[in-house]
Amino acid sequence: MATKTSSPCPENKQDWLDCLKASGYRLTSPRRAVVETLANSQRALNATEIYDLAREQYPSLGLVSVYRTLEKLEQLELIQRVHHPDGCQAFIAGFTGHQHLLICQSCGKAEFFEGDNLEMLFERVAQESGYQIQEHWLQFFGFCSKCRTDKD
Amino acid sequence: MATKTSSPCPENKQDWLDCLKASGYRLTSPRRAVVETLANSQRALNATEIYDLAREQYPSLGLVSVYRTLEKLEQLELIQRVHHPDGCQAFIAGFTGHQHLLICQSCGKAEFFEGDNLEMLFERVAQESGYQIQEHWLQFFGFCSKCRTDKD
DNA sequence: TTCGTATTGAAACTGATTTTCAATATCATT
DNA sequence: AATGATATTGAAAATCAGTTTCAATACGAA
Repeated sequence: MATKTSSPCPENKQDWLDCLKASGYRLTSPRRAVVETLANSQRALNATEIYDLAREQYPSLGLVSVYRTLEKLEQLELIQRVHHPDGCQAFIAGFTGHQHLLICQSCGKAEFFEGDNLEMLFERVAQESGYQIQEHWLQFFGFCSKCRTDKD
Repeated sequence: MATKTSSPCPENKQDWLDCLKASGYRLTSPRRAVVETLANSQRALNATEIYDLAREQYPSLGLVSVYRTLEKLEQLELIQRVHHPDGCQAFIAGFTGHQHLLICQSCGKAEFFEGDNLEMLFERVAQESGYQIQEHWLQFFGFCSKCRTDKD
């Protein structure tokens, strides 16, 4: 029942490209630009944000290619959609295994944590509701250490 | 630490109208139609679904009024938005107090449960991440007893 | 019943995402 | 390294959800 937190890994950039290649997709400049941008981000980004950031390095990138690349990365489970009260269009580098998100309400910085222990709750809710529970979402919102300091 | 599950209450229809009235809004046929439709639903509905259902009884209802009524009901916390892998535009009757959703992956039927006990997890994650945790989302997905039976 | 005004539905508009399509770039094969 | 089949591209058009505008209407206090 270890609780561990960790940030999205910038170094998985090459893994993503390998994975795209292995899945039969060609490695192109637009795809590299999107992968680069998302893999380097500490926080979830939506299509337009990725477009704007990536164009700083690769100005001819089209927004359509951002959408198309996101679609493929999501299918390959290299990225995942982040749900948020203000919207659910943003994506962040995915994690293998059973992980939950912890999101800063001020700067958006995201970390993953594991080690929930909800089996007893599953059982009780299943018993009382008659539902067969298959999946769960758990997400924490708060203020990261940097934003807490900045507030003072 | 009681775990209790319960369905959205159809009988709060009148409460919603009273609440709208008390907040200075007029009681109109379009609003009644939207309230009626949502209060009677066991599952979360989006604007278009509400529009289609409500028009069976009140054909002159406009989609714009559905959006406007949803906005007010959400502000008054009579309904809440339901996040789902397939989309986050649906609303369901809200519950007072600290409640979490349990959603059927087959028919969409939703129930609320309470009684999570995540304080220890909060503390551990806060300690290890440095975040000050403010809020959490917990949602279960599964198959309701009816859909489990129907599968056989 | 009257009347001020909140609310309505239709139409126009916005912003996000998808589709279409001709031009281009990738990469397996030579 | 050059070739060529075809996957991928960006731009423009199309679609879709949601919002704004506005003149007509309906609510409800007086």
